[in-house]
Amino acid sequence: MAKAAAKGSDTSAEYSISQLAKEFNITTRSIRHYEDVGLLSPTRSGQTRIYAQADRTRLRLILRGKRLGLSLEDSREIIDMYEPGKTNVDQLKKLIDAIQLQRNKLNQQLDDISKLLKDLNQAEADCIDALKTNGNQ
Amino acid sequence: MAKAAAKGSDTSAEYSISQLAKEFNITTRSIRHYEDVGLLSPTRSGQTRIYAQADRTRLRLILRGKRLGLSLEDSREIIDMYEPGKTNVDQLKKLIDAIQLQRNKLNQQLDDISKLLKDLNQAEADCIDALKTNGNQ
DNA sequence: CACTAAGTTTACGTTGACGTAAACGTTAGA
DNA sequence: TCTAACGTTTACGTCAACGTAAACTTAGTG
Repeated sequence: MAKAAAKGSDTSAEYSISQLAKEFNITTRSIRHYEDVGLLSPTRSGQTRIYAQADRTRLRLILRGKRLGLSLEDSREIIDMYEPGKTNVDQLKKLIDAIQLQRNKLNQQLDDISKLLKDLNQAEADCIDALKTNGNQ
Repeated sequence: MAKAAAKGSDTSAEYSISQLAKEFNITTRSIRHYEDVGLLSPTRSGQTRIYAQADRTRLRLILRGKRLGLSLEDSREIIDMYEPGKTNVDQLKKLIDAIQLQRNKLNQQLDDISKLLKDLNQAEADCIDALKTNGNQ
């Protein structure tokens, strides 16, 4: 009854490492690795790691980054953009530049994807065509 | 005058390895590596590699794939989709399935990118806000 | 002809992102 | 009580995608 982990959309929910692993379909090893490289820093209950909503969110962002082909280091930089503890004006300006850089990369990716999709459509059309021809023989 | 490499959009143009390296801003080592793993197979003049337009195109596709986070193996599969020497009906159907799979992945990426762009916009707005606040102090 | 620039092969080294095993502690239930 | 399920650390292994160095062969030039 004195269960720490709440259910639903409680912002104070807590998660074990294997819960997160199951939810995101990755290994616990990966999660610990993300911690090793500074992407996660869960609290502890004794030795045991305890993950909060914020950690879960960061994990989602990490995996999104992976799908986009980002390195963990890249993801770390981007995620850091979300919580700029940067009081310094210079740092803020640098951050804005970095954001613009990322935007450029993403736009390049959008372009790449649209071209690839076009190519795939063409390839598929060729296939279907070949199927028809073959089918009639 | 008896130059083999033509200029302009001649489809019979030829390229040296270092020409391609410069053009795509990669190392010759990478180009040779792509050959090692079966992504390129230039003709030879003696020992020296000679690249044709087709090789150049494949290289462009490889690099596009890299920008999208694909492995060289993934790229090889996709590039192979473009020239289906597959007379077999079964293979054609498999190919269409593979194309659909790729399309799904790309759509996932599109979704990821749009979310990331949104996040970046928000982050930038926060930055600009912080700048204003800081600037007035 | 010596020298430089570009090409070649062979092969070991490196980096990122984990996999995999070993050896161990804690807790809930039959 | 014991064992099964989860957690932990430490540490070596692996795979992809090259980097880097060595040792060598042409091809053109002052």
